Amino acid sequence: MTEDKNVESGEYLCAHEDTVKKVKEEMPEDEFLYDLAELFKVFGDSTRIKILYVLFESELCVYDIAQLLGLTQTAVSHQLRVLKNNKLVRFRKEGKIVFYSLADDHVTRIINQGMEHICE
Amino acid sequence: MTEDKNVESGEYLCAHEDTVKKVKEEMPEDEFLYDLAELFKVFGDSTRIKILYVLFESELCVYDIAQLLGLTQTAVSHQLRVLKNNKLVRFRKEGKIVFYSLADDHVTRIINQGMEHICE
DNA sequence: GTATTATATGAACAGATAAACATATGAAAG
DNA sequence: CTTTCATATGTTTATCTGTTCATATAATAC
Repeated sequence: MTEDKNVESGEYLCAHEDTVKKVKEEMPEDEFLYDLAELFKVFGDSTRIKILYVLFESELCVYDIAQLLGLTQTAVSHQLRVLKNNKLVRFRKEGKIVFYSLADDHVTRIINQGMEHICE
Repeated sequence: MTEDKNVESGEYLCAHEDTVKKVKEEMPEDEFLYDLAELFKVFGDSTRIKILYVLFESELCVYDIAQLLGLTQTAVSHQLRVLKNNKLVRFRKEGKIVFYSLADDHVTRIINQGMEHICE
């Protein structure tokens, strides 16, 4: 410890000064990192992951999603709202039936990256 | 509703029978989806995202991570354990100092995919 | 040995969150 | 207009999770 001194703030750090400078420069805004965490938080629930997964194949209505996953309609509806707010799914109304589908292929890519990490 | 009948379970579903069959076939084990959610849950916290982010540039010791992010040593240590348990970071001991670094480039890829989704 | 430094760990508390239940909206059918 | 069906929403509750505080380990210096 106290191997190097960060002149700017007066803090003593173990890392070299230019390393510290680089890290600080590359660091995005706090708000951005918060949003990023929020996004991953949406994927961080098995119910929502399951919902996204059944939508891989095709669009489905709320009732079918609930039936396929053995969940209550209310639970699915609540989670679909979270997914919708985060632009991970979109919907299409046909009378009283609402069909949900994946918003874009980012969803697939993010999940695939996650799967690759697990399968090692 | 009740447009189609799922013969197997006797449930009435809106989607066509072969769609339902496909969805069910493609569906991974519950345990796998649970693990996947667990992984994303790790990314779903701004403190952990910040820690991963400062490690993008270079390996850092616990104290420096805490200083750079304005966090307590304890909080960082706790979160590093979570990251370590999920194989997102690895560490190297040098005397009493422990240097942490990103485990592999999956971390970078997953975060980048997330960033792409936000930046639209 | 004791003191100090770096990190880890355990327990407790506060805030977040997913599910369940009841209820509301909104569209079609009668 | 009333009923029924599909979905949405508000509220409560139980559980989970991140932080803090106190303490433990583990290595170095004295």
